[in-house]
Amino acid sequence: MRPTILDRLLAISSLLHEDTQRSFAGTTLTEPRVHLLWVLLHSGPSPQRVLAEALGSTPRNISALVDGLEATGYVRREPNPDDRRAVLVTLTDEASRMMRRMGEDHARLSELLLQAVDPQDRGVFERGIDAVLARLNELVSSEEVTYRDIEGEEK
Amino acid sequence: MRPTILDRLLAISSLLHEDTQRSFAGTTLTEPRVHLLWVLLHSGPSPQRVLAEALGSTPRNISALVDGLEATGYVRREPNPDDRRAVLVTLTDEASRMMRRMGEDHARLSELLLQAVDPQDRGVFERGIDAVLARLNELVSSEEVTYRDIEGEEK
DNA sequence: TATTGTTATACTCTATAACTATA
DNA sequence: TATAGTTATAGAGTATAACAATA
Repeated sequence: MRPTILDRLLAISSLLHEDTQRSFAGTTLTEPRVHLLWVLLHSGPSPQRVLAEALGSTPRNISALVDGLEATGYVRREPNPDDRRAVLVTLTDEASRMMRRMGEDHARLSELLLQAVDPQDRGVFERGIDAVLARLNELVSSEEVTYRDIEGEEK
Repeated sequence: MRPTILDRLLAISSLLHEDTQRSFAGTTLTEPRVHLLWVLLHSGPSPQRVLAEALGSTPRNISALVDGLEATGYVRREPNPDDRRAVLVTLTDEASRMMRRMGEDHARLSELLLQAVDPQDRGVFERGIDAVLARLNELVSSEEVTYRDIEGEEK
């Protein structure tokens, strides 16, 4: 039986995940940490509360991620002149350079993937992706959830 | 600036992940556990070593997942008549039923997503997805890795 | 001697709750 | 009184290494 569209999208997710795992092997970097660095690259120095919202995570969790990134020299916690309770998490110069390189690699990978699609098909293909993404956004934004009635009848 | 193809594929990954997270909230289920149950549904009772290969994980990790699933009644460890070192991890009847329901929900979600694409575009869209998936498979199968030169010059 | 799955140990991500310092 | 970020505590996933039982 042919895999469904969803199966294929999940296979793509899984391969992308595997690729980043392999890229980070042997380093102290992880996906959540790099996600945080990515946000910092684009938003500039930010209080942890803002990062928590950006990552869809809790303030406590951001503390842990920033601890790890600070210990390995990717970020610094600087005082926030506007609010002495808060802190401004700031990329170090080396981390900035690294994230810009990763951004270039990311763009290159995107190009490689798009080039696999027949040039004549690319417009339609991108429209399709956009449509699926928009639909998925609707579904997730609604109260609905895909898997119901799990754990027997108790949910 | 418009998001690239890769950005959109990653957004889809992230939303799919969010959807399952929400589905499993309040239960003892997690993505790795359900992945294991899914493999069992399709492969039948299996030794842990086989599950480790199927999940791309370590035997030790499978022990932990099976422990959790056994404690919550989703699987049993049964003796393997062919090899007394090994064990046959087996779905309980309730878990079987649940996984079949999840399979139906999964198929329904796939349908919903495909329906978001213009009927005239679906053929080309699926071809495009297949092409991207195939390319990504090549890239991940090769020794290449997307993000190079991370952690300064040390990698 | 090799393999299956375990115990031992460790690290990361994540969450909730209680607390401190500041607003 | 409310907010920012911490300490305290806990659970889940993952990994390596050493070990027991079996092949």
